[in-house]
Amino acid sequence: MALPRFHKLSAERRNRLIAAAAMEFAEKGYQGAALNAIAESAGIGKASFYYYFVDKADLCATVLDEAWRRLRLDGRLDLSSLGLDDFWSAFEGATRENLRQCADQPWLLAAAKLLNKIAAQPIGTPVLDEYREKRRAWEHAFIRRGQELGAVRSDVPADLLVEIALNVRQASNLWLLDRAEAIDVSKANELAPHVFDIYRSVLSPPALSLPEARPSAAPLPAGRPSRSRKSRTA
Amino acid sequence: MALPRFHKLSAERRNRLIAAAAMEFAEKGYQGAALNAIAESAGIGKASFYYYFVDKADLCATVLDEAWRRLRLDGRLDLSSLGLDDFWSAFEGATRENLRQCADQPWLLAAAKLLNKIAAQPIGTPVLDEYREKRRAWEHAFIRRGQELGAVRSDVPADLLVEIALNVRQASNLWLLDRAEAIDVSKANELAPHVFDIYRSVLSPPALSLPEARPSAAPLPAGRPSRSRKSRTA
Amino acid sequence: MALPRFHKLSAERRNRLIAAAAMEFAEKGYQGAALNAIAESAGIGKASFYYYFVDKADLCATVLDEAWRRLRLDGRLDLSSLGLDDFWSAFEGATRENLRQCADQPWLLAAAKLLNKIAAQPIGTPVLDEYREKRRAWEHAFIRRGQELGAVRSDVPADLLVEIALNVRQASNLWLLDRAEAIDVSKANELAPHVFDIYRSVLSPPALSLPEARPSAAPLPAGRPSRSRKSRTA
Amino acid sequence: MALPRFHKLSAERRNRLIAAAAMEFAEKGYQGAALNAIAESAGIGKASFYYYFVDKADLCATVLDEAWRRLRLDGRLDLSSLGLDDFWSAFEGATRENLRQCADQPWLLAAAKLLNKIAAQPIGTPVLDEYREKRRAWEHAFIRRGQELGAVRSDVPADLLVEIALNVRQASNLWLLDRAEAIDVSKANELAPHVFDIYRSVLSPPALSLPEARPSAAPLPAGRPSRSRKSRTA
DNA sequence: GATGAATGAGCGTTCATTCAT
DNA sequence: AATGAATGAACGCTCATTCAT
Repeated sequence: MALPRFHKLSAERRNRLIAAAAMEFAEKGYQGAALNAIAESAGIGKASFYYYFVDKADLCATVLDEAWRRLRLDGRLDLSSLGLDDFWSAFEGATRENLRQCADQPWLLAAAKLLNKIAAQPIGTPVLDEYREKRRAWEHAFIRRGQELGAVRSDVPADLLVEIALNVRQASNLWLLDRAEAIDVSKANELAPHVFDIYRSVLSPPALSLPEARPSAAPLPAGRPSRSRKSRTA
Repeated sequence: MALPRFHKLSAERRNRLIAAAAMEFAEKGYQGAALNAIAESAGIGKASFYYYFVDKADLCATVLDEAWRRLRLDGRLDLSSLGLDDFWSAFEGATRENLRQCADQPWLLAAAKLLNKIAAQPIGTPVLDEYREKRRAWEHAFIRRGQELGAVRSDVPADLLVEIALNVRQASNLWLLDRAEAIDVSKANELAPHVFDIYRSVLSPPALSLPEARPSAAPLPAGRPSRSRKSRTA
Repeated sequence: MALPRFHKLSAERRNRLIAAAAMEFAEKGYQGAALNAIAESAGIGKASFYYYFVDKADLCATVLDEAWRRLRLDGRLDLSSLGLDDFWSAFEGATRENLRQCADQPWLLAAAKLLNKIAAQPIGTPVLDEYREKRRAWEHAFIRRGQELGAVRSDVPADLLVEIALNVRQASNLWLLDRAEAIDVSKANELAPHVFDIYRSVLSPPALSLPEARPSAAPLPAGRPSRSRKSRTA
Repeated sequence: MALPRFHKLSAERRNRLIAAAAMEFAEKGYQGAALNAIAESAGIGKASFYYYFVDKADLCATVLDEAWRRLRLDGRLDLSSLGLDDFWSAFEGATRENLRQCADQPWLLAAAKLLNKIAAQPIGTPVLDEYREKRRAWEHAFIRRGQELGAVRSDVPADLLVEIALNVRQASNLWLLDRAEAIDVSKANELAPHVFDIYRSVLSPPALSLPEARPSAAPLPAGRPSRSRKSRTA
């Protein structure tokens, strides 16, 4: 949200502020983050927050909004125009683009982390839970579309896939980004396709429809042996 | 850790305390949890914490320790005796057992959540980060063993798989447990194999070894067609 | 209200606290009073308020409650048993008693001021406005009773009389008490009857019923003529 | 006081400012009033206060000054030319005139309230306490004159009468004005004489000079016996 | 052995005030 | 001439921690 004044700030100052906030919120969580710390690391007075934002939640929401706009999943990927053939590659393309951005702008990485953190669990503050819903809604739409196309498994509720997908993306993206600093970039690029493959593995349909899911006692039939065969021939 | 005094407590009192702490920490996070609230819901005086524990972190560590011992993955699963045939089924068995326990003891569910939450991100308090390491080390060992047996993909660093595995387990277990209350148990049992299958999908080797990972420009070869065949025959 | 803990405090400490609060609230008003200042002058830590009271309003309400109980108008004066003959003298007796108390306990004077200040204008905090209502209700009942007995004028709404009565009492009592310190006590005692007379004058029925109150243009027809005449001749 | 710049302002702007300030100060008290709120409702920038006024106190003083000049008691009523016959009617005339003005200009009503509020109790800021003195000095002069003419009781110190008079005026005027909105004007006009009568009652000499004020123990000797007797027989 | 009492440090928030323009 | 921008100081309040008993 942010008061109109905020948008009149010099880019430099505005960015320092958003960056500091994104970092602190991502690291400590919404409740744990201290305006004091943000103010200090942004080089502004603590009271100035209230010149630019309504309150702590509004500051956080502004960071989330910035993240949402920069990563703008909905802009990058037109779900309705996707086919089975390009479903995964389109996804990969969009993700790559975002990873690239995050690699350049540490604050955006933090903001993206924050967005996922917020999506993981409600805060209780309406303006923040709104972003939670937004994030989850997007993932949900993506998965529904995948299911329509047959690119995503339908044997479990979409809900569950959303939950898992959010977590896997978060985990793999963070891992990739954290390593991108440590190892050289070409190595990271080499790994990227494998990472995407993992994400796809989670969501892709199982080879065989699993047996009629007999009550819990019986162990699962040994590990996916026939799975891929069938799914291939199908 | 907990001061020696704590272990001389009556089982009932000790359990009430651990349970209350587990719940609060899991729900609000380490920083967000209020000793006040724990004391109240445990029915003890707030100052008593400092009779039994060194400080807040020590209380939290004690909860983690309890979770660790109850879920004792290392006890339940002897990695070194596992073969390719029973790798996944043993895993499923161990997980089922833990899910069962969590379903019966809400505090244990909370403690397990807490353990994963802590594993996800360092707190900065040495005694807590210790448990983070412990949890990750176990997952790491499990994955290494799977890779040795060929049950787990080796095309990406184990590190990454650890990261992802932790998240997927957390997400899927929570989802299952949360639903187990809402939907009837038989439905949950029916879904369980599918959920395990997802976890296995993440870790299982890809059908074809992905190409030698040429730099990022090239799109990934279309979605996992032959994947499972290979992994089966292997 | 005050948490139960407060009543277990040593009398000395409890009194210091109430006294400090009464003084600050009376002097600066509810909003203007600073817990900081009260804490300092009571010689306790600022945070201790929240060990004894729910919040600032609760502290203030506790002061009001103490004042209400000490001055306990309702206890001192049984309105229903009053007759025309003893209406004013009973009132005077009760007031004298309260003045005596206030003269001995400066904090009670402050608390009484506070009670009247609160009665003068709503604060918006339910727990405080309750005392406002209580105070006004008492004055209202007193005046209604006086009207029933013919001791109080009925030519204007009781509402107005309540408003005025509250102010006159406040003003005259404060004046008396403030002077009681400066001038010697015997002088104050000498003045007291005159002061009561004023209060009675305000409320007593006019000598002659005022004319049928012709619309505003006409100047008042020398209301209560016999009165001033007398005073002139005297 | 106000810096010279203030008087060069357009009347419209100046009035809006004074009105907004009067309203806020009267409603919330000096300390409770927020410059922010005044600026907003006056439609000026907050910093502009410091262009026109020295500080918050100076703004408030300027409002008081305006009230003083508009209600200009000293202008309206030439005390020295008053006789016993026209003392009260002149007072009533002046008051009526002021009530009329206040009824038309809500800000003036607010400013008048503020003036009385300030008079009731020192603020600690010299420039404001000055107006307190001014207001009290006027009331004092009015009462002294009344006493000289025999229109005002002399059995108690003028000080006390000042105190009471200020409060009664405030209470009755506010009551009248507040009702003037709610009830129809003709009703308010009908009540006005009665209200004036009350004010006069407070100040008028008692019917009989009270006995030589024997020390406090003895109950008052049914002061002003002829009065209540009358009212009883009537 | 266990805790009621008490608090210092730090939180989010407000507000009168300054200053560059 | 007038104000948008910015803030230090102080607010009410919370909480992990200490200590006497």
